[in-house]
Amino acid sequence: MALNKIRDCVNCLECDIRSPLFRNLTPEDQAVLNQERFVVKYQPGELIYKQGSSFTHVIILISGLVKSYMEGKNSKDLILRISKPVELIIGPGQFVDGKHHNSAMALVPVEACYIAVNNYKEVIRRNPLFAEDVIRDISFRNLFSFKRMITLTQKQVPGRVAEALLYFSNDIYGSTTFDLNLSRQELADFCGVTKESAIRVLKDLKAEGSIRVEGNHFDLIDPQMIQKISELG
Amino acid sequence: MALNKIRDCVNCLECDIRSPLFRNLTPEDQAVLNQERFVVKYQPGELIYKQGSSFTHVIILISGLVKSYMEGKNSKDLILRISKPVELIIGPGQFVDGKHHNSAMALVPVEACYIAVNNYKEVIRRNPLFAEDVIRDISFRNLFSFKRMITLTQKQVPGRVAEALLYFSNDIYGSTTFDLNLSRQELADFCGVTKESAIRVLKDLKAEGSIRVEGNHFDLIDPQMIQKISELG
DNA sequence: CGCGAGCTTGACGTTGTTCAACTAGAGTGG
DNA sequence: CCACTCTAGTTGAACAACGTCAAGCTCGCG
Repeated sequence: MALNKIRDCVNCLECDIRSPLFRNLTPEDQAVLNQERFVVKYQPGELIYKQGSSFTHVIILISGLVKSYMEGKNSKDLILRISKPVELIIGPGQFVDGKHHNSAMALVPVEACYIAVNNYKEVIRRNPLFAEDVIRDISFRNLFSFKRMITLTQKQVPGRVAEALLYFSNDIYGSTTFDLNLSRQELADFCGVTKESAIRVLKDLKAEGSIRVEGNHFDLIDPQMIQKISELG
Repeated sequence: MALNKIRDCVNCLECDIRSPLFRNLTPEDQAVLNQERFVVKYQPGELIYKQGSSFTHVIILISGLVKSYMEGKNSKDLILRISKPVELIIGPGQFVDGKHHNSAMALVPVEACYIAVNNYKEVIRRNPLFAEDVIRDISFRNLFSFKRMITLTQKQVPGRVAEALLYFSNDIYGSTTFDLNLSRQELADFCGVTKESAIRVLKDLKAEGSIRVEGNHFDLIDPQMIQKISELG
């Protein structure tokens, strides 16, 4: 485990990489969050927290990429979300039963900021505007999940893979060319299919000239075609 | 449209069917919610709100059953949740973009209490404990969605139908015998399969003696067997 | 140079959807 | 009161989509 705490990080008051989630915090609120706050670094493949463990800290991704996933039947994973900075990388367990209901793993070198749940909760109580922002943030994730449910239940494999590629291109890497930090298995876990099926779709997209793939380097040559495949399902 | 407003309903202060969500409200909070509050009755099959429409009221189910669903590709629906009293029957749109991202329909005669979103938001700002309860409530739904995502992506049809039957038995009707207020199509929409597939599973369960079905009357004779099928996927 | 993990491909079997036909029951109009 | 129609439910047959299994490949690393 990579528990390299960095306590000499800038404190919240001076923090310039703050999430919009924290826009409405007063200096006093920030001081509360800053108590016991610390930063941890993770290497690729390292587990940040594990499904079933207790929910002790609210974790904010400062740099790197993280996959949030649930472990399902026969230890098949479903990747719920890929997170990039600056974003909360916690699930819904905090106010439910104080446990994590998913796991989180670093995909690349990661820095994460840890805030004690009690301090977080205290600020929610102190600052109604922040509470509202928290609700908004949770609602966004919820909506994202709903959309994914439709995709995963109603699109077939080519549509799901195409959608995933667009997601990485548009939302994660912000470019039509990118080095995917996921293995083929993880790409498949994101789409809810087997890795063989995912690979076959990539092969087909390659054959028809919509994408170029070499190892983990992707180049979406014809995004509109991919969009079309994604929409047709 | 069944807009039978019942303004002579008891006001919030005297309301005895209150959701635990509202346990921390002060009399002042209740007075705020009670402004412009009204109750609407719906008949089975009537639409309560529609995906894409604007989010003007927070709606609380007082009596009856409601299905919340999303309209997907080729107008195939996915039923996200069946709600029973007393429960909020709104989706995540309120704080995101002020629109509904799902639809809600009465399955049986329904009474629903309408609270203006602005009043609701005001109480969230006034009362941090309520804000926390709202976050908890949303988190619960979110967790429910996550679990369903696993089911819908990793279980095959018999497992999904079995799980649905257990859900109706345990969570909705509270009995191993019940009259299902869903059509076969709706049962299928809940499981994310075609109605033909759902029917075939019911047929098999019937043949092996796990359930008895006559029209919409269900009798789970061997719940443990159904549980087993649900778990095996 | 050889080993191993992740990737790729093909062949095959299963699952579930699609399509079409048929049935039963409720509602409608003559 | 009886056709007629329309909808929901049911069943069977054919087909397509995916997953499974097994074999071979590639590439990085010891």
